Amino acid sequence: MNPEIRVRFAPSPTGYLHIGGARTALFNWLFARHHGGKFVLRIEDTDKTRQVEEATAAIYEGLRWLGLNWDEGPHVGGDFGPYLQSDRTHLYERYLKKLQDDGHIFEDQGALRFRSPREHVIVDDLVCGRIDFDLTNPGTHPDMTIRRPDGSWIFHFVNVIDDLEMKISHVIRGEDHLSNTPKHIEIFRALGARPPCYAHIPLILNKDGSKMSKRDEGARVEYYIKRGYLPAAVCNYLCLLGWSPKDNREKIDIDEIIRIFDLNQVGRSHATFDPDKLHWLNGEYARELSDSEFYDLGVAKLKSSGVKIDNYPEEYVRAALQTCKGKINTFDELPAYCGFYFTDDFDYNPEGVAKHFNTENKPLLKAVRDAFSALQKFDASEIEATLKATATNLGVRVGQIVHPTRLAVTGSNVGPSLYHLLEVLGKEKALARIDRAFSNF
RNA sequence: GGCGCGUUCGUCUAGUGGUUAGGACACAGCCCUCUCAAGGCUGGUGCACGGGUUCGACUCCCGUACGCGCUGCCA
Repeated sequence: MNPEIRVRFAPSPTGYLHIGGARTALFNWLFARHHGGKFVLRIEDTDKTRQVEEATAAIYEGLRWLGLNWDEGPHVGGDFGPYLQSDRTHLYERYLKKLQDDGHIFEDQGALRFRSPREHVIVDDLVCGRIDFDLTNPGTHPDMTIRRPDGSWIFHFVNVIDDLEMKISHVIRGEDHLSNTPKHIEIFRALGARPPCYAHIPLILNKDGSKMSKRDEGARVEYYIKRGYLPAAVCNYLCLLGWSPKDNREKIDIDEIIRIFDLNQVGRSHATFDPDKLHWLNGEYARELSDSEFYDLGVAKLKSSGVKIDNYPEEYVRAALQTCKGKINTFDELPAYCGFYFTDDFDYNPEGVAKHFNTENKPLLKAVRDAFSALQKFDASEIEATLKATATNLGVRVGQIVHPTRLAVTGSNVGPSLYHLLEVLGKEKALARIDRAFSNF
């Protein structure tokens, strides 16, 4: 559609992918995909990091997990590489020379500074609108350093050179860079180049209004990977932070977002990250998973959290997980939810015991046991019919026998459908667990 | 301190001069129901404040407050 559109995500190798960075990457990616342009990944390791590969691994992993594939960058190459700043020093030297020749640079105790033209700089931001920065006062806007005495480069300079060299058409980045933009424009102009278009997107804040920092739980994409979130849900949620389809939709497929996304729907005010809403949205996506997707994800989570499922036939595990589908929002909740399928040695919920394992209920549970033992076919519909008939015979509501039974066979007050869970467990195990429960009355 | 940006329910947001200020999450209640979810219904809470402009301001202008960002030889 428009190959001239080139955007980039330019993280520094910190060892993790920040959720705010992921959102910035996402908006860049959406913009590129919407316009049929290119999404470039560039690592800003201004040569102070040796182990770039290790430190960038989490960034690559996070982006891939979110599905934000880059058209140019590390691993995939491209016509404007290399894509690691530490490999681009020759370029910076060349541009520095040019600036020096034109008298824009002066030395200050060994460091090199860019001499500001001392003018007003207008930033026409695609999100923030037109902003007039007055840079005429050296006292408030000192000349920026672009290279340290040890020869290493400062962000402002290399960032501009790379955007220029890589033919970046739109710089979409966090609002924390808004005040830096006029300085960047000054360098572009000193080089005789036209600056790219800018779009500064609002920051993501914590509950308490502070900037989300790496120390905050949930500030890293890694956290959501580990906790069993679905990438599609996280992406969708991130889109809703600072961007709106303006038609009250919340759950929107990424393809649809690509179709309708544009910078003019991006808001200007900061957004607070709301884990509850993400949790809800993840549940929406989890409920739509196919049976086999749910099974694969469920098995992975059970294994990684130490639930021993290897001793059970695949069909048993499959049936067990099937009873959990639609019930959980994140896979993190799964082990606690269905662990009873995979061990006979579970504790009973104390509140449940107090409420349901009492002398009044004991004969009721006994009746259930007898009714079950008489069953030839131990499937959900038979079990349901039996429980209902038993309740009728005893003159109680079915709930009154369901609760003690559930507690007896799962140890919990909540869980999958009792009828279906009993079918999966099987008659033998169900009877044994009921028998075991009697000693707790 | 200076400069910049922002401010609609607790949170994410719709809204661009006249709306009963809409939706979603969360919360509460009810329905459904074998529990929990899901689903359905109902409810409460919001335009930061003060001046203007206007017949009329959440919407426009100015100021104040508060928040955030930049102000590095961090990115």
